[in-house]
Amino acid sequence: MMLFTNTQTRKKEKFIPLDKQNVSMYTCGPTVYNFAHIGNFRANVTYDLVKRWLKFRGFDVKHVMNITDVDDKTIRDSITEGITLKQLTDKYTNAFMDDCKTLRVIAPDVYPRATENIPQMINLVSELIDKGFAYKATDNCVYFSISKFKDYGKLSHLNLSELKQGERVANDEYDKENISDFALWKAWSENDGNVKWDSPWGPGRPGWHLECSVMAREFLADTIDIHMGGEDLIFPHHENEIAQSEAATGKTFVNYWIHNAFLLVEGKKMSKSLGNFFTARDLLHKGWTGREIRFVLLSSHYRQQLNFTFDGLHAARSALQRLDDLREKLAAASGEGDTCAEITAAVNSAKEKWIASLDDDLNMSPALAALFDLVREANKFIESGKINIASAKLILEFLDETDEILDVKKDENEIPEEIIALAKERALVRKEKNWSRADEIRDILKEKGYTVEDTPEGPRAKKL
RNA sequence: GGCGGUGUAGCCAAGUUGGCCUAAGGCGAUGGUUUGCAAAACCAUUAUUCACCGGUUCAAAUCCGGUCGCCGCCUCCA
Repeated sequence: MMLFTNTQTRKKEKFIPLDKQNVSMYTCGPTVYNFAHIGNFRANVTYDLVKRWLKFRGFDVKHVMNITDVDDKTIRDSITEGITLKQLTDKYTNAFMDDCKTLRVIAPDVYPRATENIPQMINLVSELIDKGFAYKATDNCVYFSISKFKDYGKLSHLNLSELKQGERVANDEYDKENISDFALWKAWSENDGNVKWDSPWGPGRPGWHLECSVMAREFLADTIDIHMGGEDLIFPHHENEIAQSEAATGKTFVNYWIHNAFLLVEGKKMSKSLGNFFTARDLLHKGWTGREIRFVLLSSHYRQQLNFTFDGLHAARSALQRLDDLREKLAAASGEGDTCAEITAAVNSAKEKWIASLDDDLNMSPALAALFDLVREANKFIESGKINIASAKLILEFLDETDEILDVKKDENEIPEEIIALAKERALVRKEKNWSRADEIRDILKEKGYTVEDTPEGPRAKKL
């Protein structure tokens, strides 16, 4: 039985999909006007975690994630850079997908772009006008009238009459009937350059909230199982999605709303002025690897604010190193025979705790505790000579099982011939007890970025 | 002001429907075993205590009351 915390009820709920086998999942994707930052990737890694766990538990998941490729910022930057909107958004869409690959995030099944679904968006706006939920204002924009939708606020639990209104909103949008009405269709203005589509209400472009309602309906269904996003999207974005979708269909839009908490960097909200703003690329350039970043993002609970630090990255590096080392030792195990009962019991107990923890709203800390408890025990078994091929295989299978979720296994690191040759030479001179030459070779290897460990099975070169 | 989260060891972080908590796990640190020296690994130590004050109880990190701190949303934002 799986539990998820549903933002709408604010409770952990048993997960029961509409269909026994197939789960529909929609996640809010990036606005592609720049490289995505590490906070964006926390969200994406969380989506990935949920999806992987659902799959591990036997569900088939259809995952849709939109690409917002038209909004104020994309238009503004394409004009500034003197390129077309499409040139700009293609560039950053590709960059985003590359970064996802680096962080080992499984790509969604469908990646619809907003600009490729304009007709469907126009249809939804028409439908909302016909049903009396939307109106065209004197500024030629179409707004959703929240006073017509009685459930408005049910997700964020905000009472609109108590909202402290931002001054900017009050000044800008004086054509709306109600200050909190939001745009479904934005009329073209000079700032938009040549970015516009024809519509029954004149040239313009869709509002941001609209695209998710349309794409979820278009590529999944009127009612979907899971919708995810960062907690900052709860209001107004997700609230508005509910209003649009449910006003149009008369059906529940989403059964389980799952939101990940914000990410801080070195204790502060990321901002360029504080110098703590990092894209995934920035971290890669500093020498961190995708799996290390992924592990940091994954290793604390998704609903808990995460403080991203370089200490944390170091800790991740060491922890992963430990997993790598255990794998290598297990792979080198020898000895025939069956697995011993003690090892079987340890593996089973770890597996049980692993599954129970992740089933409980993806509680990663105790799940990792189970994994690392087993690592320690496995090392003890190796140390005491209790390991044979069969039991090593049993442990490795469990490690692989956890890696279906974590996906932090080391890349096959092809050690260059040169390094292997040096390591072999060192093994030879060590037999001759030529320690000075052995140390010299170790220094040479270190300069080339490798370290060598002397194990009973022979030397082992590792990339530093 | 409204809504929500949070405060556990040097750092990160579970536990918060009260008692297997004499408080998981990771990183770091110190000592030991091992090693030609290392590395890795193992062993031991590293919170008499869970922001603070008071209360309930046979029993509280966990419940109740109060105080203080930090963070997010209410405006584009993962």
